[in-house]
Amino acid sequence: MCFSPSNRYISPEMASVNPCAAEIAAAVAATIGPDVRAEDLKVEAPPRPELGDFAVGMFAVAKALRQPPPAIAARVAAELPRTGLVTGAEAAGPFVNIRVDRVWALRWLAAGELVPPIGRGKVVCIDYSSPNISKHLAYHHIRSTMLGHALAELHRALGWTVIGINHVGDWGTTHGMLLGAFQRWGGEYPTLDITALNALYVRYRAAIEQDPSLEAEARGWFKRLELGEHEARALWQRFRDISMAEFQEVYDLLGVKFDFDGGESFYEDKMAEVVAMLETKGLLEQSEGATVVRLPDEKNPILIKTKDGTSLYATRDLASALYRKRTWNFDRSLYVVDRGQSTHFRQVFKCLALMGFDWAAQCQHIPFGLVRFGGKKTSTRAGSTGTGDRPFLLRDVFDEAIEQVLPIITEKNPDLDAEIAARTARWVGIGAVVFANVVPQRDKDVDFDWDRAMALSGDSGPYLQFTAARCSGIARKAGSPASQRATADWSLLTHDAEWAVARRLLDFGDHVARAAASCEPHILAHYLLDLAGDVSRWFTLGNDEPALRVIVDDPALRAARLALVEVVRHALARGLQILGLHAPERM
RNA sequence: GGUCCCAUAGCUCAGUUGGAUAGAGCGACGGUUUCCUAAGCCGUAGGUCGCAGGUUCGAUUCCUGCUGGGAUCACCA
Repeated sequence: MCFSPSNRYISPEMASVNPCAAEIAAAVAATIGPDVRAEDLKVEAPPRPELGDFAVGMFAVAKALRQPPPAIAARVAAELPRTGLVTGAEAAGPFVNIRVDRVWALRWLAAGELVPPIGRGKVVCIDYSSPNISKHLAYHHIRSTMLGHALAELHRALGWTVIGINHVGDWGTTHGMLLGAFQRWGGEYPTLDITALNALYVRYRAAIEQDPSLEAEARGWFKRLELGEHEARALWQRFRDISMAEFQEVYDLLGVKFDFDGGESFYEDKMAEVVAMLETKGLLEQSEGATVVRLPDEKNPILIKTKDGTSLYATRDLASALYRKRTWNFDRSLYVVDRGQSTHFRQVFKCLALMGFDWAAQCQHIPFGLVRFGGKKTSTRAGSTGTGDRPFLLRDVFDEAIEQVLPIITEKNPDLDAEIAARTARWVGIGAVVFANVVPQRDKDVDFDWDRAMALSGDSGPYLQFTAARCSGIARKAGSPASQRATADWSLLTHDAEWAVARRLLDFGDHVARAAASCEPHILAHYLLDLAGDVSRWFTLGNDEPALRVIVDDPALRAARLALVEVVRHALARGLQILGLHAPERM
């Protein structure tokens, strides 16, 4: 048995992509006998490191062999060959705790990629951010934007081909209202920016309350838009351009990029075909003037056309799903949209299935909880948060966070170039806000709180960035620009704190794979916090014992430790990048 | 009322197909800077895992019911 950093044990279905875990599973399975496959074994970490490096429970095996788990564990511990990766095994009740050759593990870390390319050859479409035009990016847009971005990067890291889609809300009766509003009051807004557009929209909605006939007028405008009337189209295009330019500035701040930004309007000439397909399949029905499709186990039908004959949200999502399948032939198509639209997506996917598209099963709504305001602590500095007339903008939160961070950066790094200090403040401030939004489970509502959203200490983005910066600082101080990874003598890393870091690093790919599979970026976020904790504990040892510092006199030992620092720095930076944060060199 | 989501330390949250003594952060208290970044590290205190049943060798995890909170229920998106 020869351990090598290849991906020969890796398959998409495997629970673990940790190469050591895979090796151990194979060895344990071979020891138990022919009835057990390596894939059936769950290799995990023991609750405490003193117990061992890896643990395998014998529960599932016990059922198959009809023997009590502790008996099997005892036999495996005794018979498991101490060769290759495995250096020791001990039974602890139903568990077998295994120790591994640290040098082999470290060698793999230095040579291998942290994330195995288990998604190579597969395509995933991810629909995220997707704001409505003529409105600012409000604070709550951060969730779809950054969760979607993280999911895109997670899949990309695993080798998937990712199509990031910004499905902008640029179509529908709403935009008819905007045209109607501009027609009436446009002259009152000399600089037509996004604030003006939003004001026009709000004003029109208010006017509808007084005069319900305006609603019909808005429908009329949208009808003209759909018919391609020149004046309506030109105005609409202008509104769209203004909005997209505004969005782009915020996306640039966040480092978010899309592969396709055709919004709902992109599908206007693609809906007729979908409606025709529904017609051909005999799925269409008239109901209360509207055209609908009845769905199994659904209280309400899905609306295809209004009584005016105009298209609806669902019509466009059917057309876009079909377009995405035809254009990119995805293996997975994700919609990162808030939980309030669960019913809508369930209906759209059911409708696709009803149309006979088996790939409807590849479409998945990735819901997330709402951002709430009005928690008790949001009062003073929050200003108009949530309750006021003024929208609570994403930019406002970023500005506040950056403003808070900048003096800390300049204080701690007095010799730092002003421009770099400003950039670092931007990275750290925005990083704090972004991290606060990806660290909780997707499904949970988050109650906005200034202190929590901008936390700089504890389980926070800046803590991770700080740890990465410490790695950079050590490498900088050591003054060896060339990589140490290839030549390091790993056997010199004998301290448990060093091993704790290495052991944690082995799990990196596992967590990326799990986070992508379950569409839960917080799995990676929490992993990175654990990693940063291990690293910080290791670095702190050097405070009392200079011999444990990375930079020591012995050149071989220093090189080995620097190599581990290099892998850590790489892992932290990669993880942060996936979550949408930058890793500064200094902070 | 129907459907769906949530409930774990004072607060905010983790807890990987059911498995070893349920873990972090914040807040509180106490240590730690002649030490590669103290945005750090260590310690103390803090839990009937909402309630009641069920499944099993074993349930915070799976099932049912209940309580409490949230989302949603056709011509907006």
